[in-house]
Amino acid sequence: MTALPQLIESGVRAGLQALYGVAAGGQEITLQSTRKEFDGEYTVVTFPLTRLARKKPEEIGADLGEYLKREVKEIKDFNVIKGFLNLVVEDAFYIDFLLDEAVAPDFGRPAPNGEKVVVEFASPNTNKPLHLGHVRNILLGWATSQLLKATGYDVSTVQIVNDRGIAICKSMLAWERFGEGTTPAKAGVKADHFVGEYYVLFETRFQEEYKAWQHTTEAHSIFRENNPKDLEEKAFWKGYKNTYFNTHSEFGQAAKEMLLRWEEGEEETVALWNRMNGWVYEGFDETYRRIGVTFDKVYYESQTYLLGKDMVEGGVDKGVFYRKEDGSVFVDLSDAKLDEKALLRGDGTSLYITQDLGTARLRYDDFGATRMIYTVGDEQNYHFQVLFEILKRLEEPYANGLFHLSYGMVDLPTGRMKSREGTVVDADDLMDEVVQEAYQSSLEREATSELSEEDRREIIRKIGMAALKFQIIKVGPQKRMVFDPKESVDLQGQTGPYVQNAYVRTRAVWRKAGEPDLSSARSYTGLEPTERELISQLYAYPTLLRDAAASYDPSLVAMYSYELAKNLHRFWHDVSILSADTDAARAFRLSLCRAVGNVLKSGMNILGIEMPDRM
RNA sequence: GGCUGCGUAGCUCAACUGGAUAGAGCACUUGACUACGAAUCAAGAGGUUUCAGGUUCGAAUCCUGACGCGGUCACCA
Repeated sequence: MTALPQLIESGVRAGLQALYGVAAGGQEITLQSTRKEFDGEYTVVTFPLTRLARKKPEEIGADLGEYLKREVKEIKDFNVIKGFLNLVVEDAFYIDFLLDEAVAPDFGRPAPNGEKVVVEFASPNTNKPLHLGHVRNILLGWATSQLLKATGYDVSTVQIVNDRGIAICKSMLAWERFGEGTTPAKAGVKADHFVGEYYVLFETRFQEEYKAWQHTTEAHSIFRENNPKDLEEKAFWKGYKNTYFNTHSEFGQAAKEMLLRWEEGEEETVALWNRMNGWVYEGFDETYRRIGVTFDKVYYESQTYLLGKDMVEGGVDKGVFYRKEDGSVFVDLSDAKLDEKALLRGDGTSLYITQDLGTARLRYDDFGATRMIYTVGDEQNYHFQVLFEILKRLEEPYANGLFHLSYGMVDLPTGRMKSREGTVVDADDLMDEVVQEAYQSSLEREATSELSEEDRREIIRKIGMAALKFQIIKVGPQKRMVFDPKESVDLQGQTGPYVQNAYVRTRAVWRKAGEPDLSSARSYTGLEPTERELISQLYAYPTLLRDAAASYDPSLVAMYSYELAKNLHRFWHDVSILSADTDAARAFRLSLCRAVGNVLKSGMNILGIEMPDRM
């Protein structure tokens, strides 16, 4: 079956030829879906055709409308408003489509295309628990991976954990000094939070040390002699913090020494490092489980940070990079407006970007993926432009399939999250809150009261998580967004539970219907407006998935699911299903409920949102 | 300052990539449950799309400039 848009487009082209004897290029024919306030499903804009046909837009619309109605059997009727030709699809076409295609459980999912994709997301540091920013990253990355999977790709999910560096040493040091051998289990604290507490403790003690030091005579003279901008004392010390950490601080000294011992592989330090990171992973795994995401492979920077050097050397040999006198290696990207960038230090050690070069190739070797998606915040836009440009110049086989899935920061109503001000919203707390909110809300309802406590809890969990996930994922990735955790998450209106509720309705009517005879569905005539709307939306689902995948934008799936749910609710309100006037209407509407339910479940599943059968 | 992204209803977000009278939700006002589930539906009010020019049949969208808010400009990660 040829798709409607193509059918109409070729019809328009044939019509222009037959009516005016002109040939249209691809540019002149613009087809869009008809706006709600007009009759029809598809609209041809006739303004661009005036130049070809040398007639008024209205006349072209009328001519083409007549032609299409006569020549294209899928077109039932038309109307012309100014330069817009609205086309109405034949009922029988839609009914056949519903019964032959849309009701299938796998509707909208193309066959596997064999192309391999790696999607990276989450990628946390190991010194602190996951927060709201990670939640957006994880939801976005996961949804994108599922979206690609749904459109036929062979997808693997990965994360790269930053398990090394000075940050984790701070937690280690604080635990060693103040922990008195306690463990997450003994303290009764979730393991990643436990480690995070020691990171905070380090910062607190360090600040105390810093404050005290500021009153020494040494500090006074530094303030006098190193303050060319004549800053206030407070501002000066704020800017001096890093220097203090590196030159005067006993805590800073100890942490740096610990990092050094770790790099040398000193046994005791490595053991402590393993132990604390192990706690963090234990906690992270629990959080990932709750969010509902899995990884096919986890990379650790401690194992990858030396990668990429050979690629740099290869690039030097190729003449893509150049070595300076001191031994450092640079790449000149100024012709791509990206300036010069260092790839190796003078002492031959690697940099952040060097490592990323290496891990890109490592992933290619591991998965054979020709596409790689990096879910990383937009503050790293420049970094990824540089990285991708370099990989292209190295002529890596996957270089044209790289995409930085860049997303904006999550702000609070009060502004951005600041760990110093304690406004960071913790991921686990957030999930607790939304589920609690859903629980409160369910107490006011009867629908699940006959279920067991366990089943109710499970439903409530799904509702709360749906609210949270939908709220975040419905916003386009690029956009910086505001999230208000105090109002927790809405359960009404444009929300996850709203979509779930539509699905629940389609299930409820089927539960009540038993095992109905659907054979008369095809003889149904006279589609109601809400029914047309639903079917034309179902018809657009495969295209929607393809477009969303092509632009790596799961928010399109969220918006689509919401619109579909909205029309289901309206349909539900406007027509009777089980007590319809005719058997045909009843059978048809049950089929429609089934198809809509399937698509809602399919779409929300892509977003990582589970659908309860009742709520 | 250079580069770069953004600016749409009181608030949170859309607008099929240049198309019709800029749409939803929240909040506010009003109506609909003895009917397949009211976590729902229907209606009202809310806009000079930051501003000023330009391009054309047609601009929130493209171009120029101004204003405002981010991000980024390490031999850090």
